[in-house]
Amino acid sequence: MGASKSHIFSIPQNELAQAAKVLAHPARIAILDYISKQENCICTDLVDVIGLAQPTISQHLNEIKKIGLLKGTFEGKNLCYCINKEKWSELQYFFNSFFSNINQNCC
Amino acid sequence: MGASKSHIFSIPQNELAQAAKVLAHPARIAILDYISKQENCICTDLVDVIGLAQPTISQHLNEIKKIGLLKGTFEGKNLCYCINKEKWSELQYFFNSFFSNINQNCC
DNA sequence: TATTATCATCGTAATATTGCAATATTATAT
DNA sequence: ATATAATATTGCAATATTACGATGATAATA
Repeated sequence: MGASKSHIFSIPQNELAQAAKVLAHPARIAILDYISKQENCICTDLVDVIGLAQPTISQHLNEIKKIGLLKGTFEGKNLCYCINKEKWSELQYFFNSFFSNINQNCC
Repeated sequence: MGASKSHIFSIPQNELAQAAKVLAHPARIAILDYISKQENCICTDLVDVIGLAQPTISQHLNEIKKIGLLKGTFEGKNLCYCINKEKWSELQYFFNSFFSNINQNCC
């Protein structure tokens, strides 16, 4: 095997796992850290900031885009994008709900 | 290649990514969901609850243990463990801080 | 139109993850 | 001590991820 048996889990469980997967790489954390601290849109390349090759950055950006965490224009020269605040807040709430859901009294 | 270039990122970035990686699989979310909703320690096997083979569950539990998210006894017959609340809260705070750190006004 | 700059895609190699059968280990009960 | 039940470990196959060189596409500028 090797492929996740996602069909045996609930939709929220899969969604949270999917979101966590995007955060499960330091390069993507670094990218999000950087973008979220900017005052304006990113219109320069992240390659110098992060320190990975351009195709690698492009791949990571794609993972982040896929869950809707970025908005802006993505084609051609001079990208211009920033954090999608709605999705960002949604994820914040999602993770927070997961961690808040605890009901233990032992050990 | 294929290995993460973790050395080029900061310690907090690597730590958050590491934590996210544990949450980046629906089986582990399901396991944590289940354990965190129990009143007491888990002393039965999760195999029936989750629906994966016993070695697979054991592997996933190990990933969760490795970042200190479980406490209790882990050897031999009749495991007895539960969520490590301190670590749980630490992660909650860690993720929340990451998401709170946003400073954007565009797009 | 040709050049340049910037980002995307393709192809591929290295490594990691997922899942399970088989087997080993551990603890308890008989 | 032996049997039983529960979890861990090993080994392996399938798949996914990470990374980058080479190449392609796009848009602004000379």
